[in-house]
Amino acid sequence: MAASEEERHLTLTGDFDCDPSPLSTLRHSTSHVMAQAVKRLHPEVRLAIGPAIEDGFYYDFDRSTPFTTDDLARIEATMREIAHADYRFERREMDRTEAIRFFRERDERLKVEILEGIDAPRVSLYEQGEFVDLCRGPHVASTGRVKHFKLLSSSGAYWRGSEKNPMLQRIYGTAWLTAEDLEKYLWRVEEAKKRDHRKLGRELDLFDFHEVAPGAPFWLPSGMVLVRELEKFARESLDAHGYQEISTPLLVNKRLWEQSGHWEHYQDNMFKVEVEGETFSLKPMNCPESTYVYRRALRSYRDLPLRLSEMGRCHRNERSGTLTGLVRVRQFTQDDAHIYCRPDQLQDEITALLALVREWYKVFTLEPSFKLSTRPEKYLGTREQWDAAERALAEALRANGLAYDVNAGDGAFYGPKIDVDVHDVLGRQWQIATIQADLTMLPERFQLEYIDADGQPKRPVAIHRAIFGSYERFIGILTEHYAGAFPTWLAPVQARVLPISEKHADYARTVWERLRGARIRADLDDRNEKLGYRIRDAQMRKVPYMLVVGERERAAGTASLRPRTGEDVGAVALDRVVGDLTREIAVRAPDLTVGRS
RNA sequence: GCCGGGGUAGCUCAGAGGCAGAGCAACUGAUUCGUAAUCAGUAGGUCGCGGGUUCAACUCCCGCCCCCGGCUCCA
Repeated sequence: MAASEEERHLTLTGDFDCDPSPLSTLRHSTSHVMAQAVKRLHPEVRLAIGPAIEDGFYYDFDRSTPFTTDDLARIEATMREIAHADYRFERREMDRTEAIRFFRERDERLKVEILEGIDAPRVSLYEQGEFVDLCRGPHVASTGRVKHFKLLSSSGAYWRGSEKNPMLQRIYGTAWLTAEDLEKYLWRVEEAKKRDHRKLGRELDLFDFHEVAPGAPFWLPSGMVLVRELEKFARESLDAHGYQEISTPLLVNKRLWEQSGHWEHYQDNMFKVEVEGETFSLKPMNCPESTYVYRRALRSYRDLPLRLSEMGRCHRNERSGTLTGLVRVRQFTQDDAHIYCRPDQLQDEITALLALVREWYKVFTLEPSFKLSTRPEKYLGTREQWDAAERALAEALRANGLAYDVNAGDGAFYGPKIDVDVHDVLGRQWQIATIQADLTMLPERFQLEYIDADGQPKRPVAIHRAIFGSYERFIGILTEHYAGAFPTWLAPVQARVLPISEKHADYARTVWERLRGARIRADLDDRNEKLGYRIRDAQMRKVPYMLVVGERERAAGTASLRPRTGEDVGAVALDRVVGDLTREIAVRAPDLTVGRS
């Protein structure tokens, strides 16, 4: 996989500083124009780097005070002047040593530091007007090409991405080839804000956060419906796929973490508890404990694969600044499983797992993308073990007909893995599922064995996997994916009965009871409000079906059906409403189907 | 954890040394309504928490907590 533009700037890999496509080039050039504007307005700032990124660009500046929104407005105005002046982007080459001298004279310390780290004898500079920057290009012809852009925000960012380094001031902006594209992007950002799961979670009464428990949600009745439906879905599927569910303790003596290696490597992220002079910790992962279940009996090669699933509630002490709604929490529940198998079973297990991942995501109309991460520099086990495992994972991906990227060297120290991402409406990429082959960690540290056909003890392979990732994050992503309008099987309220006036309350109640009798999550809105008001309310709560009942409906034994999609389906016989709804829920249909023939 | 911005009624937000505000929601009453907001009235507050300055602090100063945008880290 090609390195991102940001990567290239940070690591100086590749031939260019940005992807030579028109859009990346434009964004890269826009970042130079921004740096030029900043230097004009604030000559004292020193330049760091300014790459193109997804949806835009940024530039980092060394400056003691942060940029304010007023600063951004002035910078943007100056950028427009620079664009109007239409300076040519001129490329110039010089010897590295000469370039070091050049930037040293200008007191551009960070540029000098970059140059000192390069081993190329010659380097290139790009110049537009009075502005010069160390850069490998490419760039647009002149600043006049920079037209459709907007500065978005400023924030702190560490030099070279390491928190050991000083903090710089970063300005983010976006740039597009046409005005329409820019408009569309800004609209998308607005739309994403509307779908923010934190906002929808509050509006739809799904969950709450409170200062007394940062990073841990309070699930409200409506949100708990989502949790329960997802759990039910997962259990049904896992039961059918040969898993056995277990549950292991939350609070565990530190001895276990010393054995698993977490105490050495993960201690800072663990919540510790002193109990009668002994140290315990809330589990940050479920894997070490699942080995106790494995080791409980002497396992035969015939027992494998052993698939142990767990709704594992984990606690990780994430740094305070990183918490974000449901997608980054301190307490979460993984849909975890550990599969213990013989090395020769690895490929089939992974193949089946990938099929399961696709099957699950299809239900939610989520588009996954797959990444295979391979042997890192520091690894446990033998090369032969790794080669065989990587081959098994790659073959499994191929067997499922899946395209995938390779993240070379990005595997865990104990084995290669496949990560699955989805994109949310904000364009953010979330890692959801992970499938990790574990050749050594659990098997070696916990001395796992099975008795093979030849009567000899052998070491099994473990697979760690989660498909939703965590219920919390998954519900956060689903909320934004559906904009709160969950498919009927997930919807906290599936149908709402609306009597036209008090006169129809009795019939409305029988309709309501009929729905509830069929185990449909229905409610009755017989408040003393006009019908329009109550329809608006149900609409904003994103209730899939409204059943409006008045005199006509009572006489005919029907309900007027108004799906939240807004169309008027008209009067539908109650039997049919109940039948269609029950079916729609049972098959976990992605769309609303009731009353349509 | 770091940089910046915030925290005022259930929600969205105004107010910036001198009586705490609005809209929506809630509650009460009237209205009995046919597909996205009926009218009138009532009630609602430790202005995040703690300390300081002042005759007087929501407002100024210090510390802390939490939230938001990034950085770093990550399911």
